[in-house]
Amino acid sequence: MSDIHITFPDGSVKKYETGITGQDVLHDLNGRIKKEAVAVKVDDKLFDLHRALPSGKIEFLTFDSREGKDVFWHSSAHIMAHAVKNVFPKAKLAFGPPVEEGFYYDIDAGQSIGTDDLAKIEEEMQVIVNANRPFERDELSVDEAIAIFKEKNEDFKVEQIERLGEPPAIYREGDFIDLCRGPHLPSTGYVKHFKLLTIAGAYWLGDEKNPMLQRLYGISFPKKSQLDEFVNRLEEAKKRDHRRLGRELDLFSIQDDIGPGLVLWHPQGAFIRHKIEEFWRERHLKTGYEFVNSPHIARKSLWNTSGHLEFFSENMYSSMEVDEQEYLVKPMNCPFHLLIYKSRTRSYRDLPYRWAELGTVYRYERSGVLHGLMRVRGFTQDDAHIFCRPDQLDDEVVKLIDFSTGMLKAFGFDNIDVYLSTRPEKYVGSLPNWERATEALKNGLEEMGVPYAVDPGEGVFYGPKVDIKIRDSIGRSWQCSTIQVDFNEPERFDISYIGADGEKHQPIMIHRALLGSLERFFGVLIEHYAGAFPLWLAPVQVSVIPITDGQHEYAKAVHAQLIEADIRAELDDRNEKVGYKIREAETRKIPYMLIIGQKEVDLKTVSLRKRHEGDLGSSNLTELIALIQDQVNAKSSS
RNA sequence: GCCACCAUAGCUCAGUAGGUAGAGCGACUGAUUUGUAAUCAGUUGGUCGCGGGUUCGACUCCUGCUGGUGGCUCCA
Repeated sequence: MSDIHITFPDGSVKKYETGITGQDVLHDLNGRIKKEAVAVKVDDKLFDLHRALPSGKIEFLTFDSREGKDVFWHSSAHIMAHAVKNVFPKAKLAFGPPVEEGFYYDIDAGQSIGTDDLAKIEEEMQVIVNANRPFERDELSVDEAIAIFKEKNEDFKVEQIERLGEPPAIYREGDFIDLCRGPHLPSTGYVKHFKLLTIAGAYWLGDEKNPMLQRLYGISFPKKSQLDEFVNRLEEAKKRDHRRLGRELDLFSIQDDIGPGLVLWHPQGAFIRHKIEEFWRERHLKTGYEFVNSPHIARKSLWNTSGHLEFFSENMYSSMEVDEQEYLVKPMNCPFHLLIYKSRTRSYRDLPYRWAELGTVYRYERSGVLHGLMRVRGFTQDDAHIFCRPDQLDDEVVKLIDFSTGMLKAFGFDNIDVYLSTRPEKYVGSLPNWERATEALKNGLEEMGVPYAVDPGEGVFYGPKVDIKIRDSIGRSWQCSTIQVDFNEPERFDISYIGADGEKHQPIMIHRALLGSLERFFGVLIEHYAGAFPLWLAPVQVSVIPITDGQHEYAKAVHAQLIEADIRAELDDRNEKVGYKIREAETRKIPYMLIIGQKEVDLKTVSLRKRHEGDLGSSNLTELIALIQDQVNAKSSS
């Protein structure tokens, strides 16, 4: 038997006997790694710590790495499944993988598992963890494995083994056996701190036609502090929930009498929206766009021409009849912009056209998917369509990527994730066109040096797209910007321009939205800032707070001066104590408070207080006004 | 749409052997003239989401619907 040669990260090579395990190698090492290693990687292949290793480059995984977390959470899922089997012996297990944060297991318990059962399952898990039993790996033949799982009535596992068709690995932990590729933690005792989170429905193999299983979500950590931090973060996210802040700050509401997914913008919310729109218009004019407007409904025939009835009808509101003609509410703005293009002959000299519209569209969304402002049925897209010559496509894509990232940055979103979505199964248009369009997007991204990931098959039916997802301040990501190349609709509407050669040519169309929809963007913005909008967006920027009515006259003058300087100021001359008024201004997240007592009247100053920061001492009003104006103009994000 | 859960005053919530509801905050009124996150007192406020059923009697039990929450599937 030959020896095993292990290459360490520092480049040194050590010789071991055949059969050496990760655990054995660890034995010779020092430091934290000895305790914290959860699995081991040799030449990019993962192994349990107690499995015999081949020769190669070794790397020990800990919870700190992505792969380490996956191992940790995967084992946690096994423990949870084991616990579920103890509580519900008839339960059938489906899949139980780690996810980005935590793990889940899909289970058919034979009866419904309710939230009350989670505590019982957690107790069982604790018993399993305390027992600190090893996870043992075994490799079986297909027939052996099927026999084992058949005997345990694990139908889903049997189905899975049959689908795999190759000899599967299984893991044992006490009397619990699960089909699994691994690797796993050395023993159950590693999962020291855990919590079950929610129960949700999920289809077997993710297909709606299959039976629905119950998915149990959980999280676990090696250290208690990590679990505490996780729980804190959930609470923090709850506090930032735009639905809660929307009510507390009186920004918007969604009411039964109107219908699900239809938004009322209250004065303060509408104010912010107008500020966003104002900024949006300025930027578009500077970037070479023109504005257009279009109606909310159109004849059915238009939607036939555009292909929406064929490809998008399940998302459209049903038709209404007017003068014996059928009309449909628009789910998109593009057909209208195409008809504007078509309204006269276009020359190659005039291209590209960049036409933008804050167009309100309506889409039927299944009731279960609606979510506050993030997913609604009526929304306003910051839409635009660019009509260009084929030779202009690459350049336009580059400009768009620059434009959208710049726009998002202005609102404080620096962290973005970019995805290139390619041709879906259901599509229109020719393959070469799809390839060209995809190529153009790819080139644009690469030229701008934007890192991106490919989302295969996630494009729209009429073309590939680039999506930009923004991360809010607690790391959740939301899709806003989308840039979609469309070779299809120009063809359907038969639009053209006269080229230099005097012949007709077909322009290329790009659909794009930068903020996505104002509703979703506002929702993201609320959560991003936790309701404390930057000065330039804040509906009320300053609250002037006199301490007693002895200062009302001076406070009024201060207030008037602020208004004169175009600062959105409020005078709080109610008969309340300062503490009360300050508390209320803080809760309303007003950026600045000017406290005015007798001292300020005498010295002709104001006492400045900033939200979240507290008392900043006395200040000269003229200087303060200049400072505020500067901040507003700079659109600084604090 | 599907699975689980939820729906009591404007908001947050209490109210299980089934006997027609309660707190805090808010709002309103008054007193208080107050120095950096809640002054005090009083008043107001609910066909207990909607419809059916069981019962002498339903906020409470059953059932249908509507809406919401967390997921699945789908998406800006």
